[in-house]
Amino acid sequence: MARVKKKERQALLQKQVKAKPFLTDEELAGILEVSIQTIRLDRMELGIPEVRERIRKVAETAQDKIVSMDKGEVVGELIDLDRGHSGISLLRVTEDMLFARTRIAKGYFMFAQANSLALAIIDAPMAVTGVANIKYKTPIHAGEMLVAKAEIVKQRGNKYFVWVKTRNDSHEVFRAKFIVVSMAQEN
Amino acid sequence: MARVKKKERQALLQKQVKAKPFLTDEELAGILEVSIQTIRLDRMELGIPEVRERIRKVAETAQDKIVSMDKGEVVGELIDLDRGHSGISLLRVTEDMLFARTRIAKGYFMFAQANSLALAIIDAPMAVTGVANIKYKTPIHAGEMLVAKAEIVKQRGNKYFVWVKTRNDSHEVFRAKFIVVSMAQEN
DNA sequence: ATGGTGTTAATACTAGGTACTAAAACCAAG
DNA sequence: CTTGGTTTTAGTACCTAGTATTAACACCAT
Repeated sequence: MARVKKKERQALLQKQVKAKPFLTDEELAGILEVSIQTIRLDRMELGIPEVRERIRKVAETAQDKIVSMDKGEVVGELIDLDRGHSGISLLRVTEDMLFARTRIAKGYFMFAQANSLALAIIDAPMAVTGVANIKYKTPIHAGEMLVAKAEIVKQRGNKYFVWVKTRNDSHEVFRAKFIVVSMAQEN
Repeated sequence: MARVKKKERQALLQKQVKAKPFLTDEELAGILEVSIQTIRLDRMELGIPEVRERIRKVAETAQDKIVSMDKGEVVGELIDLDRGHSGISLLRVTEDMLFARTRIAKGYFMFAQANSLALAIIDAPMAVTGVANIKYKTPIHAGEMLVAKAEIVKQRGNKYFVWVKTRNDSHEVFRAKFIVVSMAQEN
């Protein structure tokens, strides 16, 4: 990497740091062919925090996704979650969810959205679906935005009865009842 | 947090670190009411790396894998198909089908396998799932080979009643009844 | 040659450790 | 009660990847 003017170097620095937040000042100094001190002045001017802060930030946002487990593991986007009671998730229907021939969405995407939402609202570390009753009311097409609302309607022991209703912008298109079993013990 | 015996303390330490990888030795020492040195000895015995390593690891594994269900038309491999009557499909359970935390397969993969098989055996150009009744009997783990057998048990007008039974090598693990609607002119 | 900007160097200090040695504290059996 | 072993704490030197600050040098233009 050839040596360049200050402005250009700072732009490169920002790009590097964004792409690889794990680089230390020393490594960056090597890459940009300037001294460590120059890197530090640049970081100060640009308001870039030190390596350990950068790593920390990446880890924290990563943890958010895992801790609420649910985020990474849910099909659809969780937009509201009242753990133990209810939740709402969004799923935009894209081309790759369709049957090529009929251009109708494959039913298991709606199932997956509803099922993962049902599991997410259960306030228990381990839960599996025991039983599901599904009703598809309308075929779904590409571009539709599916809003699934889930609600725990009953709890008996470790069995949760969850109802999920999914709408597009005009109708209810799908409905599901799940019995979710929480398994208290770790294996 | 009251002071406890070594073994117990080490167990607590492991739990703490797992739950909150960001805690420093000093903070852990405060929580467990022992000295920093004790925490360090414990970490050494248990092979727990220092805070910065732990944070780094969390950040690195943040490489998110997005849940993408198969793009093919059928989830699983169709190995036998008697159109209008029955069919069999295989699905090998892989790592990416599991919940990270519990290492149990996400239920909608079994659903997807069964549902797509049910649609495949209908001898009609366009068919959609109307209703599904699902029962999960056993949690599924990585490496298992799921064999789904589907059979049309009844037909009334444009409605097909399909039963699917899924086994691993030892038990029936899943069972589904679908009502599939073929749409010649409807909708 | 004199400034001004840009760059590098050097020093003191910090957090959160590792690696090691040594001294206490505790508990259990002879 | 004393002796020995485990457990816990203390202390030191050293490490990385910095912050904060001061000083010196390099270069380019007026």
